[in-house]
Amino acid sequence: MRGAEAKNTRTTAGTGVRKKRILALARNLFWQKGYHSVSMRDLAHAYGCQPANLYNYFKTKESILFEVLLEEMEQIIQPIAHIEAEEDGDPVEQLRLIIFGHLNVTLSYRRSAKTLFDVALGSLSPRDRKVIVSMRDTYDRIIRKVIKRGQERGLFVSCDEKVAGFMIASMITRTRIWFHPGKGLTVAELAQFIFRFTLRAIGAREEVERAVASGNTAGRDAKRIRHLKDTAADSQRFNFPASA
Amino acid sequence: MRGAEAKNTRTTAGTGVRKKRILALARNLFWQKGYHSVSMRDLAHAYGCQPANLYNYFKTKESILFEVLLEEMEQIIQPIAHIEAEEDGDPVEQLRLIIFGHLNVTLSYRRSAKTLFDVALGSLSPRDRKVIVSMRDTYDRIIRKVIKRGQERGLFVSCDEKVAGFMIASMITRTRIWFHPGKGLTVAELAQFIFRFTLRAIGAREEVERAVASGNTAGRDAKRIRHLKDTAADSQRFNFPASA
DNA sequence: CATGTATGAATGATCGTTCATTAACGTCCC
DNA sequence: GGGACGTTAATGAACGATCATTCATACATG
Repeated sequence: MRGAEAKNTRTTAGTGVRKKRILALARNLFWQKGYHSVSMRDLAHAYGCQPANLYNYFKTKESILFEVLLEEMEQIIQPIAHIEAEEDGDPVEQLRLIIFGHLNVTLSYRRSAKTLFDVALGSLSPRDRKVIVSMRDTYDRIIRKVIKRGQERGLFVSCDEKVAGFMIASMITRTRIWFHPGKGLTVAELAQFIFRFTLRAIGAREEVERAVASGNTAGRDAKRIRHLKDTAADSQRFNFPASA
Repeated sequence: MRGAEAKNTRTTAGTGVRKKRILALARNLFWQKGYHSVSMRDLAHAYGCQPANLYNYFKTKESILFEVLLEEMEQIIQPIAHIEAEEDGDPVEQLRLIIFGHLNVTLSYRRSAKTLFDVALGSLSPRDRKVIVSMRDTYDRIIRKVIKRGQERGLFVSCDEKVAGFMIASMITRTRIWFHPGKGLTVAELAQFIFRFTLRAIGAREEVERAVASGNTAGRDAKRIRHLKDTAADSQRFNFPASA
């Protein structure tokens, strides 16, 4: 730790280049083959060294997983963290920001993919898992707040915003399974699809929807529609132990 | 194989009770801890025998996984297999059948859950994987056909039915991650939520939606609404290599 | 010399799987 | 009716492979 800078100037470049390169390789391998199916030998071979050398950079295999997941969650949360406190923002635009950002992080740099997140969470130490889960909770909190604000302004249909948030995150998360770049929609097109799909699902009026699609955000002051009550699902008693 | 009946009459009951019990235990363990995290010793301990005994019932560990996944896919597909050939059915009702059935299978008999399906598919032999994937493709084909029929009749908004099908399956599949029975919505309530969420998302008119919610299926002949064009996503050039 | 980087060998654990063996039981023949 | 026989069910020990990890050591460089 102490002489990290000195070491790196001496060889190639800035601070921790080697560690970052290993981390990038681990990220790709984990997403491709799953955490348990990637051995330290695999990772060492990808980096071009013996397994023992990896322990000069990481304490355990689990700590590598932790850093990979942490990096991912930061990329998702950082661009939308400001939304939670912005009470006066446009919910439709905020939703667009969340969906596009989340999908971009989800589908960038990856070819095939496993659902690393769900499975590997159990491999983390309780301490590390707490960190990741709390970041996921932050994401859930933000998207729910946006939905609720839209409902309160009559922009969206009234329904359980927790479950609705799960639905949105689920659609985005699972693109990892079926989406292949270059074979159909682009990532941007897919994001647009999910965005409009979601807007309709939460009952945004068609006028708002089309206005937003054409870049016009002035549809905010259009007349309200009558609320549709979800007979079964608008009970607020739903608890959320884990999410997407 | 030959004296299977003879053996079972001799001991406890019908054909293959022991194998079925092991299979049920394996299913629960796999979904709880993930395929790779369940050892043959774990399974043997749950059943109450030595690991070697399991090889009297299954050739390999992978064949157990295969039978578990096969059973699950059959439960999902069998109740909706007739839909594909029924050209004159009501798309809204068919969609309801698909969603309710799929969610019920997904959430029945399970407490906590991993995304076994995605991760474990790669552990199957190419031969076995082909079987499971082809069943998943059947599911995708059915749901897409229903969506497309609804669009052609003007019941649903015009959009890419393949991507829409992925969205629906994604929402259902991922309930495994966050849903906990007894802590909020019931499974039936959640199914109703997803059903209505989906109907709105694919642009089913509010009248149809409410008619269906109240059990009235006569809304089929109501007047059509103008189609909304998905500017980005209605291109039919999307390919589908894998799905939910 | 000290520190970062890397090696190769070794460790203990766990994994799926095989093998030889044994007990229990139904069937069939005498 | 009572052994011989074959199948099922189960055992305990063992095998080879792989796993994450450790350790002593070596080289290069500031």
